[in-house]
Amino acid sequence: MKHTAFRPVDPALLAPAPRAGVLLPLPLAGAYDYKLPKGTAVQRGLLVQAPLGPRTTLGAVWGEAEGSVGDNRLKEALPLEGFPALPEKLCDFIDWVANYTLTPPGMVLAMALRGGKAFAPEAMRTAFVLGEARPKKLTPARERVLAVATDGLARAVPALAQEANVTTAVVRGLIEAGSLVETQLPEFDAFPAPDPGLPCATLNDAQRAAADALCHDVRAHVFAASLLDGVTGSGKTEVYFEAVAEALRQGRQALILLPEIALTVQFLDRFAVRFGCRPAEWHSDLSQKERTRTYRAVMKGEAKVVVGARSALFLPFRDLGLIVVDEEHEQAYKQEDGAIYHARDMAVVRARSEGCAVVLASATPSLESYVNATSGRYAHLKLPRRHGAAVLPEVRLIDLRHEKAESGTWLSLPLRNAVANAVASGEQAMLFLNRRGYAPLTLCESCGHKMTCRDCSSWLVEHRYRRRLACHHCGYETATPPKCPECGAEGSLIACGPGVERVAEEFKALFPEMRVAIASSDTLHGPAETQAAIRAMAKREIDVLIGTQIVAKGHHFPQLTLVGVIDADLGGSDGDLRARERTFQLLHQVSGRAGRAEKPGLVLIQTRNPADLVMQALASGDRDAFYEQEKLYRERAHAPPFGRLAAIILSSHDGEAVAEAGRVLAKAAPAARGVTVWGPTPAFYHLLRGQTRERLLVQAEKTVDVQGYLRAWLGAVKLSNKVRVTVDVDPVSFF
DNA sequence: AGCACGCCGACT
DNA sequence: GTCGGCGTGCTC
Repeated sequence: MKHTAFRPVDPALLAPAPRAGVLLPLPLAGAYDYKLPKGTAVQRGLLVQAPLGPRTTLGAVWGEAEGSVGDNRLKEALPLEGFPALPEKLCDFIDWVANYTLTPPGMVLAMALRGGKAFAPEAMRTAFVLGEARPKKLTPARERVLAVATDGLARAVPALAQEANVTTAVVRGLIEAGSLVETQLPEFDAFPAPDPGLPCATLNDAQRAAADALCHDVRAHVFAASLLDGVTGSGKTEVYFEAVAEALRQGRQALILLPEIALTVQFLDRFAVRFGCRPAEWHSDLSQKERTRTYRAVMKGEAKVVVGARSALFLPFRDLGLIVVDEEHEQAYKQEDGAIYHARDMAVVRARSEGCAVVLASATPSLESYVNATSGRYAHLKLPRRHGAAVLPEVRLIDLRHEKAESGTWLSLPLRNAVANAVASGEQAMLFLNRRGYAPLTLCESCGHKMTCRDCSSWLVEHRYRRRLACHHCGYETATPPKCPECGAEGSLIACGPGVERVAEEFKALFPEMRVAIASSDTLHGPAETQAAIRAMAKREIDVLIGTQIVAKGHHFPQLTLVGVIDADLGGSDGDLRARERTFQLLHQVSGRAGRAEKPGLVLIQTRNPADLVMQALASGDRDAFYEQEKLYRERAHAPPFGRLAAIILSSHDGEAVAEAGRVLAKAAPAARGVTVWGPTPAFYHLLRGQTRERLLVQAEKTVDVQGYLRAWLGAVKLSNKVRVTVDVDPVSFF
């Protein structure tokens, strides 16, 4: 043995290689143990490149090595150079979500790592700036290039050529001559910084008070939740923009969540008016490059404000000061495939983990949020008035039981008259029916056969102008058959019930002179066409718009004074816990389209249940009467938010295996205080995309550890592995 | 999630 | 006789 150097040795190098539990973005039960290079500062969230079988994957140090796998079998994970560790608060959030939703933690980590190529080494862009050397020959083209370059900005060759109006050959020549020299630019342009100092909109007293309360919460740097409860058109956005401005003044980041459908250019432009630039965006149809750019900028803290869909909740913000959930009642916040979670609820959890403010905004809050606000768990910030001169529309009910309409017609006399009056006075009308296509059911007159989907247990919807029957749950379509496929009777198939196309047909027959447009996802393909239709309506090129919920939200039509609801009883109260709430929210929202400028609006609602509290609350404008009643109803039923629900969905192509699994599972349900297990019952759409589905429902008292119960239960049974088991904690839909 | 291993049908 | 279908199981 010899001493090669007389120098103190770093003790970290003498110590054995550190070990750690590393979470991988895969559906594994937990973290895997890895060795780390000697001297690694082991830190939760540290990003590593981990060998796994024949390949290597990104992972994150999650905690202590768990030790059940022998040291000799541990592979070495290498820390990712040049990237900050995932923030510890994000790691905690990931664990919380995984635990709450019974999703493998690795799958939740995977959602937080969906940053495109953000973890690949940054590719630099080659650009050119003015060099020392003058070219030997100074042509006019060369002069123009040099003139463009005098501002000192680095440009790529094509940009230089284009700005100077020369070909790239000229630029190449100057590079050759040394008049332009190469420099490296970051892969992406930096995000512009939104400026909180620009003038904000004039706020009325209620808005000012709400904005002040939110700004106070942002400054306090601790968790605080608020419900921003403002009637349609009361200026909620302006209010939470002030809270965003406060977060910016504190040098922190802000996240604004919008339901997928609401991610519009208008919103981004509105933001730009207040803050001087557009925010960063995050949603499912970003390109790989945009994704990478935004993810990196969020991670480094350079993107200050992100506007995004629910998946933005898992971004690695460095210093989050505020989360806004706009239109918090929207069902689009519920993620139904892959990891099943409710983004509104998880936003509150993330805010708690970050120690920051969270604002839920809506004109028709979810009952959950309403209860949280009225009970004092959330601050309740109310905006009771519409902004400016606009007043709330008058709502009248039309009792369809007394309006003896011919069968096969859907427009009552009072509604027809009201539309005629409105259009005669130079105003516009909108007819709302939340049903696409021509007719929701096609029936054989002679044998009673109903046309249903090949792969689902749903009716096929007739789309008459395409002469096809379509399933609205999967992609299945078929030409409308000339005779009944069951009994073979010719011309016996009849359309039952209305869709927007059929209402439009009836309307056009009554008022052939009026300009009518149908707005549904079948007639408007994509945002561009929707925009065009909205513009046509705003420019009064259309008298009457007949549409599905696509027309329900967010557009200002100054000349629109009449809204007619064709069938308010759709979606009814058939078993779904939230059906009434949704009906109320949707009809309230549709009503809000009427009379948004100086002219007062009128809403006519056709219903067979005018005495129902949903209809009464809409007619009287007493929203809270409905909420209080609904609250009472849920309280008595021990339904959310007064009790807890979790659904277990069993699915397989093998129907018998599903039925068997349902029986086995139900039998194995542990008895527990305050827990009732219902089912198995066939799911509402028993067959969906060729899969047979059964549901079990766990109903529990508020105090019960539902996750613990489910884990114990599901952990103890072995089901056929043909059957997929999905757990939906806090289900919102019962399909 | 990948990727290998493994056991039964139609091809050079 | 092989090539290959995708069911099952493992990866620290």
